[in-house]
Amino acid sequence: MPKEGFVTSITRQSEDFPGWYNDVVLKAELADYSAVKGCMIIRPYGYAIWESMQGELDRHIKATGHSNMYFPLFVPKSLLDKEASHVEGFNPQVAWVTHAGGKKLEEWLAIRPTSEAIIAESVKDWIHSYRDLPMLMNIWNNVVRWEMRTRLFLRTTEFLWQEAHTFHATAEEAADEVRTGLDCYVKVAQDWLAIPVIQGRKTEAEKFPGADYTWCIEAMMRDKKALQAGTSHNLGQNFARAAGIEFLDRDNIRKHAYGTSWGFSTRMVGATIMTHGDDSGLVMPPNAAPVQVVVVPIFRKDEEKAAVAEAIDKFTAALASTPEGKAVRVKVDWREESPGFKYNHWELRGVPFRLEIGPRDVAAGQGMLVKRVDRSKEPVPLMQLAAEMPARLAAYQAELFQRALDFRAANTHNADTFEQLRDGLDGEGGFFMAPWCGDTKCEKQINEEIGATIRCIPFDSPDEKGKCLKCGGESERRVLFARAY
RNA sequence: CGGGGUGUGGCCUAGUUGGUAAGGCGCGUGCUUUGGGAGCACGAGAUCGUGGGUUCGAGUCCCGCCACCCCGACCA
Repeated sequence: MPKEGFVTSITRQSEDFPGWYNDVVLKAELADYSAVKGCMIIRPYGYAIWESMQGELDRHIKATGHSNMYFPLFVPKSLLDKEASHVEGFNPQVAWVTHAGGKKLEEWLAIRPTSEAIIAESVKDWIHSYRDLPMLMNIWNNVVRWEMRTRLFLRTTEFLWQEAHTFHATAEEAADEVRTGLDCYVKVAQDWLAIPVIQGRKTEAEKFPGADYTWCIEAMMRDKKALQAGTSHNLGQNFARAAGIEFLDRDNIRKHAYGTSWGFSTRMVGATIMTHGDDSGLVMPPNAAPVQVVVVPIFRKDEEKAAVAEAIDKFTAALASTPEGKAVRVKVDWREESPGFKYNHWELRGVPFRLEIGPRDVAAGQGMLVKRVDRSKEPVPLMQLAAEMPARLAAYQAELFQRALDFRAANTHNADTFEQLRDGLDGEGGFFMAPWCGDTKCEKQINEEIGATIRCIPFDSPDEKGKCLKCGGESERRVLFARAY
């Protein structure tokens, strides 16, 4: 029997979820703390996961007509100050450069907390005519938002993300664009990361500072808390007015352009961990898994090693003989460690399938296939497996999504009274669909009293007359309450 | 910003009434091993978070500071 190894040194989810999360991030070598408070180092395996979702999102962004470009890290104070609600919303979180070149700066420079302000200032010189619109831009960069309390991937002072910024001739086009952005996020979250999301609109209190309205996707983590997984904002003409972005329309009238912006960050690495992971570590969705199949050779003597190597070579060659098979990310672990060590090593990293091949398997022309998500073991003839691998990965991906969907469904409830909401959150937890009058005062009171926020007003929430949890006023439909990250 | 906690090789920890730092993991080398975190041997690795104070002598006692973690508050 194995002694207590470091698998058991991962805090159990049921004991302490944040502790579990931290253990997994650090021990799976996704990230580490750095010399800078609140800032993290993303290590190769964590960065590979980010690159996977980044690549997929980038494909969607380009497919919908957006071009990548780059804007400066610094935003002059005067520019940030132009849009009133924007500056008010972000000021507490902005880091400023006040000195440079050994001198005090005449004008402070903000380290961008987001780029609306500097982009608006820049594009006003590029937009003159309705023919210049729409202008569809996307930027992959880092931003800095000073945080009191940080958590690896979920909330760090500096983080990586994508921010799309678009300008349009009409309000309708801008509204369509908000949908386009959100659709990109829904696809990446659900189809790539197997994270089911609820789409909806943020309340006035929760919307982006400077936006007319904000749409979002919200996901449920395995501790039943909510995580905002992406936001898409309709900026209306707010920034265009502040920066003076005007164009001559086809009716020969000067108009302010309509703007949108939408963002998706490294927080989604954390979402992936907390949606699928278990007490042995990560459980990666195959699409986003840096390694999809790990082969663990087992042998004692040199002859056995040679025979096992030959079988593995045949398997990988057979796999690579079709385009779909060639695309499978296989890793053969020849390190001089014991098989048991490797099992745990790759389970911690969430590799979907492990293929054990030892002398007994070679004799039978098979391999022992182990599924990470449920640890089920199945002997499979190697040539058959090579042919089936792409389909098995696809099935695994679908299974993870369904599992997450079932989990969310099992933990989503209606609450009709304040007491039901409170007791539900304090008890089993989860998502609660509850009537709300639409008043920010009620929303804030509920937040102060029980720590729950309105995550969104879901698009698929049906019309249903009710009485607001807090004030008893008229409610048109239920909204999503939860405790959130 | 409030409350709590922790700082000792890379990691986890021990360190007695104050006496000159110990163990485990990991790391390196060698041999034996390999179907769920292998064993033995040898070896490298620490100005004990930091600054002061008390003392013949401080990891240990006193004061200040810093950092990090947890829980709140706040937060895209």
